[in-house]
Formats: sequence, structure tokens, C-alpha cells
Amino acid sequence: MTADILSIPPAALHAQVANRLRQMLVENRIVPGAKLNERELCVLLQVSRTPLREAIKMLAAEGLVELLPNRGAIAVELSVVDVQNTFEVMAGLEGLSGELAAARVDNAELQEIKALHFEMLAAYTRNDLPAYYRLNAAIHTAINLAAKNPVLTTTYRQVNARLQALRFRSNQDAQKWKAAVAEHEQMITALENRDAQALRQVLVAHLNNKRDVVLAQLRGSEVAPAQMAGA
Amino acid sequence: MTADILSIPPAALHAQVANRLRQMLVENRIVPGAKLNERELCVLLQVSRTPLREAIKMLAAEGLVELLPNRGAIAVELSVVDVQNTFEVMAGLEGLSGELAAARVDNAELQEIKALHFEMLAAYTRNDLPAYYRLNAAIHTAINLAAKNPVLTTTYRQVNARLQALRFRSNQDAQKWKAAVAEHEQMITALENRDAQALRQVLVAHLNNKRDVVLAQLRGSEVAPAQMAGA
DNA sequence: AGCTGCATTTTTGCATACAAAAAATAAATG
DNA sequence: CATTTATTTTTTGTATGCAAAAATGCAGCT
Repeated sequence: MTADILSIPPAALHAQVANRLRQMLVENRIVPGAKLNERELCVLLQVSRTPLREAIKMLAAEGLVELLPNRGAIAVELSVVDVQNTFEVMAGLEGLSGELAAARVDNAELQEIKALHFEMLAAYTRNDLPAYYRLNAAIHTAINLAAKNPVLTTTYRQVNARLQALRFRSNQDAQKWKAAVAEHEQMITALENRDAQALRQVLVAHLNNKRDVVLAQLRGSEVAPAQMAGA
Repeated sequence: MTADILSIPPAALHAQVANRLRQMLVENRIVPGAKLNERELCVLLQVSRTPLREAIKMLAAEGLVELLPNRGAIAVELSVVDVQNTFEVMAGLEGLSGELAAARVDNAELQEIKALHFEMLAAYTRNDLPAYYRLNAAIHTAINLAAKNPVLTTTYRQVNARLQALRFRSNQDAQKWKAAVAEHEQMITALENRDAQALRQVLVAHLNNKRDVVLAQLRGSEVAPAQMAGA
């Protein structure tokens, strides 16, 4: 009876398709530059072209795919400059998150973030990179949510999604990793002190460091093929 | 011969439709909360439902319309809290624009911004509100472009679009107007001095003031109908 | 062999057709 | 008379069909 009312209707096909494609893009299952062939994706996702095309249009608006006139869509391929620009915006959004979170975080949220932080330290100590990344992302998400601004959260997620594909394969060296953990310590301190400017600064610095790591790796993987020509 | 190569193919229908709908939403020709009836819009825009629906999906991803399952789309209706949150993000993006613009503006850009500023002063002196708004927007766009970060520009435009409908009808009192002009003077000074932090601060303050004006007006127009009940 | 021009196939973009859900209207019941 | 229920109409969501553009393959030529 009431179940009829409470039961949530299954998401529309175009939304489901958008979610699945988004995941595939973010996880690099569709590599940057690759064409999104409608026929293939229809078979893979078991839907007709109409909802598929609607989903692709949404991903285009989100900046995850690029539409080529009369030539369909391809997964966005970020140049080094694109990555720099995207990180620059992310740093701004992350800084704002921190500023607002410091002002608005409640005690329950703070305790949970601290708990996540300790879990992350455990993963770091065990050299468990996947767990570290997962907890790291959870902390940043929690700080963002503590800012209590859904518009910020949506914008943050959307811009961040474009970088996810890159971070997926980024593993930093021991020294940078240690520095990142130290920055996380500073975040907790700033958050406990409700020091908005301090939290902003450490988050911006943190993201700039991450940018450098990603760019270094990106440049490395670009140079690699050139070595063959030189050899 | 070469004209064939250089000639740009006309934008795809879905893109044209998205542009027209975006304009209608931003100019309040489709009022917040109004349903986007597919049949009506097909007749109005002279296209079939397929490209229309694709355009609507894009606008949904941009946050200009809301999709209701099995009930189509409506123009987003921002609550007071939504407006506050959106301005908060805009302030962050404006601040970042200013910071980067101060560091990267070249002389030609600076001169053009100054010229726009003087034109704006002329419009202010003549009490020409439409021209003032136009030039005001042009200055903020120019600062944003001087930041030389396309990702920032896109994000800024997208978030700003949601507020455009509100600003359209906002006219401030003489005192606040004067204060806004004074803030613009400070912007020019900060930009000339390449003082990133000063420009950030004045832009954030400027946007906060704009937010207050919009919110006051928004609350006013909400109270207005209630007066009838009290009378 | 490599390039060019043409025919074929594939793919995209748009329009239409059909099915299911929601809304509107009419009828029936208390 | 109000309220509910049944029926019709409208509207949305998805699938399919068709035309134009792009990609592919091939024959002919230099």
C-alpha cells in the first residue's frame, strides 16, 4: 500500500546510460580520444539509440565527451594545458570548500573526518595504495559536504570527474606521498580550529602538489614513445 | 574553392535548439517552474522532438532545467537558499578569476578593460541602467578572459547562467549603485597594480553585495503577495 | 608502389511511430 | 454536492526508419 508510494521508480534509461558511460569514462574503460560508436554501445548497454544519444549529450554538457559535428562523440582528451587549467579551477573550488567547511562543520562531521583520517594513516602505514586513495577521496568529499553548499558540491564533482581518469593511474613517490599525508594532518588541525584561511591554504597547496604529480607523470608517459625514436 | 574548406557547417539542430532555449531561460521568457512542453516547443522552434529532447538533456546537465521522471522538464526555480549557494560559488569563481587575471592580464587587455570601465561610468552618469548592466557584464567577462583559463570561463558561465534570470530584473538603489561603481574603481586599480589578492577581495565583496541586492529584491517580491492577505 | 577518383558501406542526425505513464475529463456512487 | 472511479486524451519515453554525411574499399592511373 504505502510501498507503492514509497517505491522509487527506476531511473529512466537515458539516466542509467549516462551513469554507466560516466563510470566507463572515469575509469578509463573508454580511453581518451576514443570514439563512442552508437551501434556498439547500443549492443553493449542493450538500449536503442535514442536514450543513448540523450545520455551522450548530457556527458558533453558535463565536459566528459566532445561532440564532433556529423562525426559523433569522443572521450575528451586533456592536453597538458587542459590539465593545468582544470586543476587550477579545482584548487579554487577545493579552497572554497575548505573555507566554508571550517565555518560550518559540526562536531559529528568533524569526528567522522578525523576517523577517516586515521583510517587513511593506517592505509598509508600499510602501503595500501587503493585503500589510501579511497579514504583520501572520502575525506575530500566529507570536507566538501561539510561546506553545506550543494551547488558547490555539484560543480566540484563535475570538474573533478574530468580529472578522475588521470588520477586513476597516478602513484606518487614515497617523498611526495609523505608530504601529502603531512598536509592532511594540517587539514585536520585547521578544521579543528575552525581556521577557514588555514584550511583554504593547505587545500590549495595540496591540490597544487597533486597537480604537479599528475603533470609529471603525464609528461613522462608522453616522452616515453619519443625515446623509441631516439634509440 | 577555399571557401568550401573555410565555410563552417551550420550548428547541429540540437545545438541550435539548446542555444535558443538557454536564451529563453536566461531572459525569463520561460519563467522558473514552467513546464517545457515538447509539443509546443517543437512547433515554436520548428524541429522534431529528437533534437529538442537532446537539447533539454544538455540544459539539465547545465543545471538550467530540472528533469522530472515521466513528467518532462521544468525551468529551475531557485529558492532563496539556492540563490545564496549559487552566489557563494560564483564569488569563489570570480575571486579566482581576479587572482589569475591580475597575474596574467596583458597591456592590451588592461587598456580595453579600462575603456569599458569609462564607458560604464558614462552610463552610470547618464543613469542609463541597460547600458550600465551591459558594460558591467562586459567588464566581468573581460576580467574572466584575462585569467586565460578556458575551464574557469566555462564553469563561470555555466553557474552564472542560473543567476542571469534573477539579475535581469534587479535594479538597485542609488546608494548601492554608487558603492558598486566605487568597487569597480578598486578593481581597475588592483588590476593595474597586478595585485592578485586585492582584486580577489574586491571581486568577492562586489559579488557579495550583488547577492544582497538580489536577495533583498527576491524576498521583497515574495512578501508582496502576502501584503494582500494582511490588507 | 602510391595516389586519385568513384562506388559501397557504415555512421550519424533527424523525423516519425508506438507504448506506457500521467493528466484531464466524464461518470458514478455515497 | 463532494468524492471517487472509469475513461479518454495528452504527454512523455523509447524504438525504429530514412536521408545525408563520413569512412571504407577498390579499380584505374601515373
